[in-house]
Amino acid sequence: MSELSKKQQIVSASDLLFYQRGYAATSFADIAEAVQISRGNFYYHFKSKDSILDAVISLRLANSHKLLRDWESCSLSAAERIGCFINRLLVKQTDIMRYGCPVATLNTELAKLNHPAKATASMLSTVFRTWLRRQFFLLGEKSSADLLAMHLLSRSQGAATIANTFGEQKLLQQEVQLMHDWLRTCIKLPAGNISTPSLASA
Amino acid sequence: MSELSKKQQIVSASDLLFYQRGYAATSFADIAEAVQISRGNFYYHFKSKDSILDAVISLRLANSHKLLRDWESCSLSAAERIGCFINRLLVKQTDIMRYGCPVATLNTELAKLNHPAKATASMLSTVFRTWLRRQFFLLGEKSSADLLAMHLLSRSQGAATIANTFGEQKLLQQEVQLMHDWLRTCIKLPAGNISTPSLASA
DNA sequence: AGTACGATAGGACAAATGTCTTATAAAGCT
DNA sequence: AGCTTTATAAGACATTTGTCCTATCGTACT
Repeated sequence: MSELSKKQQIVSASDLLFYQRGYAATSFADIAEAVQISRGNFYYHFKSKDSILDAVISLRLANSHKLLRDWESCSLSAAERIGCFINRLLVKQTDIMRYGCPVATLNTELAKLNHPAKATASMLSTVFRTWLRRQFFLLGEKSSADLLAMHLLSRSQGAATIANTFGEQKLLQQEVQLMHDWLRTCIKLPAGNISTPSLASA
Repeated sequence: MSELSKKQQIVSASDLLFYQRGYAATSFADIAEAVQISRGNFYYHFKSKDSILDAVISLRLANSHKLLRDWESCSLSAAERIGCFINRLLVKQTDIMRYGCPVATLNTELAKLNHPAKATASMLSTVFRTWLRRQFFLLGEKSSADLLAMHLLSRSQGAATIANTFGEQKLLQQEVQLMHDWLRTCIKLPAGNISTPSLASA
């Protein structure tokens, strides 16, 4: 009945703990307790703490790809798909207010630590950047697709940050609304109901 | 000729190290090396590491207040003062790209650590929020001053985050430009040269 | 010169951390 | 059953951490 192998359990528990407490602040003892495993026994599955981080980043990359693929297979317009991206802030609002944006906080922590995995971790942001860029491209914004993508990425990370700092849900919701408004005006569609589709999780 | 007392030296060295490496990742040994002091001797000046953090936050609060006061004593219009706030991202761009936004990164780290000083640290953001709110209020945006202030704060922190993640100066500069554009349109001034004033540091 | 006090060095200390080794248990195969 | 491989436990190890204690240095004041 154990759906996940112990190795996978370690990775997903670490994924959560790295998000909640940060990478450096999460010790082997913490993970050991979460997975119910002996502390010294990690080295059967992983050769170092860094290699666990690598596995966690790989998992997050896979999850992100899956998320974006799902949004593309839902027969939505490109504008609606971008709306899904924006709404993700609401879907995850509880976690975001407690722990911030998972992508951004890992990146900044690894940047400060000068950690070798920083480059791989930044791929997580690149995935969203590339995906958003393609959506804007499909909307006809050929020349400024990357700028628009980065602008939206920037605003979503900023919204997550201030919500985390001030602990006010309303701030996050306001910023989400402003992003929807911005999207509507910037792609010259007068009044589509972009904000409605799919608050679906995953 | 020692302009600063040893205690002040400890605080300002910690200020820098906490920014560059993060609070938890900075050890007494690191600070000791920077200030050329014996490690065990901190407790003559501070009773714990947390109390150093408190002193650092106080210092940052004082510096922020001074910065904002300077901008107000420069006989600039409220719009120009907001422009100074936006331009701060450019003044500090080298550090921001390496270590992120000092205010945001400390807040998110303390949030993850569930650190008692989190509340005090968030005051740093509140200072800017309040100041920006007043500027927008002076511009006649009586009812939406706080919303505009938070929006700008959000965007500036988002810009810092993506610049730090991707390490691309151009991203930061683009976002700064967009913020100036937004400011110009949102306060209904047709074409003032808001972006010029005072790239002055401090 | 002698005393008092502020400042600093040096090291002790327990706890925690990442790492590694060895022994044992469990499971699969012949 | 016996053997082999996989998985787990338990603990040793050196290092680092924050904290605390004690001795010493230097300066100021009498």
